[in-house]
Amino acid sequence: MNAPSSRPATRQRSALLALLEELDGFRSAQELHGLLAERGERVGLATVYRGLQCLVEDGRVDVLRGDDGEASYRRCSTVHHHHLVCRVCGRAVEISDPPVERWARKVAAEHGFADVGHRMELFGTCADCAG
Amino acid sequence: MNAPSSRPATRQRSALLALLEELDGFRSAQELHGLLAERGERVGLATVYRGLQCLVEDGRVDVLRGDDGEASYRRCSTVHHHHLVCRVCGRAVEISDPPVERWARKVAAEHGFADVGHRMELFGTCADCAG
DNA sequence: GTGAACATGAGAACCATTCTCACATGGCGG
DNA sequence: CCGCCATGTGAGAATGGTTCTCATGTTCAC
Repeated sequence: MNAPSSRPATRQRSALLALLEELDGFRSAQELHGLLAERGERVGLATVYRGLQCLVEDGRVDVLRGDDGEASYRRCSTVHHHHLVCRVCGRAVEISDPPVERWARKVAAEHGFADVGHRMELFGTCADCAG
Repeated sequence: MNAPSSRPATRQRSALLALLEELDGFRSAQELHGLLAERGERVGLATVYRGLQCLVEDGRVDVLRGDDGEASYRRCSTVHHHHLVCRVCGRAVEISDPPVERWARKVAAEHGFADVGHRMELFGTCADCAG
């Protein structure tokens, strides 16, 4: 129940996934690359990007674009959800909201839009970072 | 009621703002630069970026980050709102949703987050582009 | 074990955006 | 109306995240 991907399991991919499993916040590709290096896992930056791409395609990792355009990644459940993210440490809580989903479809229909999708994130300062 | 900015009104800035007033969709800085060139307004790309920055700071223009990280801009009202954006042509409708605002604050509080903000956009295919 | 298919990594390439700096311009004081 | 100077402008260089290239190393099915 853990590998819907048909790609070879290499040392690098395992290390990346293991790292992501341990983190509960969004991290940039460069941060992840640095963290892997810190624990002695030598993985090329390009490989980190490729691994993340695959995980995102498989729906096992979520991407978030910061205001500066830099992408951050986080291991996530595969069901539809949104995030409540700490602006300071990147920690995130998954949240779901059926009412918003319904509302989104209704509003879009009212304006003649089809194929409706949506994106939503909440930002704040988590309890630890506020202290 | 049209110029809360204290910056000099130059030919370039006027042209940029005039262009934005005529468009009803999100456009990238490069696209705007190209559109200005098409109408014979020679404005440097750097100037377009600077002008957009000022307008964003003044709250007169909204920014949207595409999945590829490229920023798009659109003339908008200054009150808080969200967007329903056409994936094909970039046309956007401003929408507001008080229930979501309230819900966001509640969810954040439940998880111990302070200073709550949120971001939300709806995407779809507008009637014209669906035809 | 072998080979074809695929992953890796170092560095180059890309590209949106920002910076630099010499020059032009606008708007105010006289 | 004139000149000064703070500020805007533009061409091109620099930046920085991300992707591409390609020679080499690994994986997995048979």
